[in-house]
Amino acid sequence: MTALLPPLPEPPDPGDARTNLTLAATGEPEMLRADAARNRALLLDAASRLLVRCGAANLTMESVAAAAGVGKGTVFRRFKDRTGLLIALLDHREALLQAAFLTGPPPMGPDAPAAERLHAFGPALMRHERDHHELILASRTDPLRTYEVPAQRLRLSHVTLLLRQARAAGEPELLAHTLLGSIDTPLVHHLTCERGMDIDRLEESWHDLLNRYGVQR
Amino acid sequence: MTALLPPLPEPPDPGDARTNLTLAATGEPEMLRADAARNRALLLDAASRLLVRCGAANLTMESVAAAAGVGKGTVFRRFKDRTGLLIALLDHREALLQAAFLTGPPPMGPDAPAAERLHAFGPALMRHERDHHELILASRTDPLRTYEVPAQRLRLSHVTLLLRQARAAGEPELLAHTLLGSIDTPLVHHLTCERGMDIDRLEESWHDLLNRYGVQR
DNA sequence: GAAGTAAGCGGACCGTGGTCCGTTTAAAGT
DNA sequence: ACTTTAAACGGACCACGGTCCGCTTACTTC
Repeated sequence: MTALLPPLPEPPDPGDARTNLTLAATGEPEMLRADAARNRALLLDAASRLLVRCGAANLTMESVAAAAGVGKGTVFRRFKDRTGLLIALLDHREALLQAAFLTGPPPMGPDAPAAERLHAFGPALMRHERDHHELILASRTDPLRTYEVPAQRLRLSHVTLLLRQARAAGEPELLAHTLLGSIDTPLVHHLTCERGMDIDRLEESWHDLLNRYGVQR
Repeated sequence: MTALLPPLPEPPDPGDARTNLTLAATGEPEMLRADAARNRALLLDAASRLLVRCGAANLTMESVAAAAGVGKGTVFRRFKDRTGLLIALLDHREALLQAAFLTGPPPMGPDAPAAERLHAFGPALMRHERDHHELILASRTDPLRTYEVPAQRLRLSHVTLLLRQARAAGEPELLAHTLLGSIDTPLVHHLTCERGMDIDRLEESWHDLLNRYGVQR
């Protein structure tokens, strides 16, 4: 195994309350048969290694299967399609971010007032997305699929909840979409890399947007 | 050397809207050889017909080539790739919308005050995108490619210009991105079709967002 | 109108995503 | 232990996107 990034054990562990968070994040822990669970871990590990070696663009399903020592069909059955594999890889790397805003210390964690958490969330998300932008961009093939990604849904409901708690003006869910859209990975990447915009300007705009909806720090 | 291809650099976006607009709108009309121009028209026509008959998902490059009576290579040379073909089809259908906000009557056209044009633009864009959502969604494969699509660039610079004219608060270009993002096709489709949200709520949210940045009708 | 040339053409060819189906195997029942 | 059964496996197979390269053809020049 030798986890590169997260010390988080992958095995499906139903019933444990603490893993319910990851459960919400991963969507379907899906009691797997022993061999299936083992192969799933092997595949994610192999994909991670290939990813750093060859980049997302050269990550083929067959190479992942070969590197994990399983058949090609196994990869597809487990992850449905290439995008599914990339999303699984991403979800796996979100543990840190999720921990930060679900159980971490202020200003992001639950011990800070909602307004403060909101203001802190944007910049943190931008940093996180910058760190994983290659994988994120590669996983955005079907534009509608985004709304089904567990991590995205978690962020959305988190922001929506905070907006409601902070008594933000307007419809919380719509505003949450607007907020998250304003710092969506492709946009941020385009503005910073292609248009040379400073990332501080984007953070500023996040705070500005919150302020205009009555969410003062 | 006969410059055939695109003068796409266009890095800075100075004030001159009109020249950029036509340029951005047409993309690359670019003097083609007679046979090439004829084949381009044949291909777009064939693709259009296949689109209504079989849907975007079943539109294969080979079938388009066959329906137009040309070789497969010709399709790729003209449109670069499948996404390029879809974008070309889309651009072709944007003529009406563009005419409406570039040269049409108030409240969208140039004879209305900027604030009014902005308020009218959102709902009109949403209607347009709903009418062509299948093609739009199918063309969104590469998330960064969106920012290169002529029609998108045109919309962005149009909204940016209007925001500047209307003395909107904040950075015009960033706000333009946020505004357009809040009614982006995939989002609108998700909210209305999957979540059962009423489209009026979305229009309302567009007006609200404008108002909060000081753009009153 | 002949010659020269660069763009255009077509279809064989390749790699990869995705499916299918006969075989294997983990686990639950007896 | 033996049977049963549904899940998992693997790799042959297919379709489609995209490339390549030798041939053709529209324009230019003289």
